[in-house]
Amino acid sequence: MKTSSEAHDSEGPFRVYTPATLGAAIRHYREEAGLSQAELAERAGLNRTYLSDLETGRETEQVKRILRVLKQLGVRMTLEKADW
Amino acid sequence: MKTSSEAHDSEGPFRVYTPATLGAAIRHYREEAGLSQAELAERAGLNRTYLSDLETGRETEQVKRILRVLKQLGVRMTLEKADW
DNA sequence: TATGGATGTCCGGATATCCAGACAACGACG
DNA sequence: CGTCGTTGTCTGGATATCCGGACATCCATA
Repeated sequence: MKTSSEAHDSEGPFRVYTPATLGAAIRHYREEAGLSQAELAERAGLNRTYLSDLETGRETEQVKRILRVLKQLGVRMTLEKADW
Repeated sequence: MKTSSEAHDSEGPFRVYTPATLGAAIRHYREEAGLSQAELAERAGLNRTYLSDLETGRETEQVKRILRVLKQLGVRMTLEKADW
């Protein structure tokens, strides 16, 4: 399968509807990058507990508010690898 | 210019790097939808003051944290019309 | 078995956020 | 000019959030 390049399963762009889908996408890309929560938290300058909550979708009101606005406007949020 | 379809200036997808770019995108789509801040706030179930702050990029830590995570992972966030 | 890395989850408190309500400035339009 | 609609901004105060630190669990693997 895919004779060309490497083993880039890439898993396509992620559509974000909810805190849970946001978390899932972040987790996917973190694992793809081979980082632990602790490492990523360190690099992004935040707490590992927060990151864990974020990935499991426990993230809350803030994000929901913004997603609600986007939904009302019929706008979709997409996350994808910025493959430079 | 653009002989083809209508007056769909559409303005392409928005890349979100910062609270300010997020706000600009939201404002763009709100105006495109012909809604006032008050109307959109009402529909999304939130305060107009908050929406104003959001659009002017005064939105803060929460969003910045998440954008920091995405940056570390080399992931980009895009907003675009879900043209159904 | 035991040791270590990774993750989920609980607690408590400092801190940031969001809301309501109000006001000023601006433009359009009668 | 006067009025209305829209938006930016301020002030409190109630509330949600994030953090550090700790503990249990699960999975490798020595």
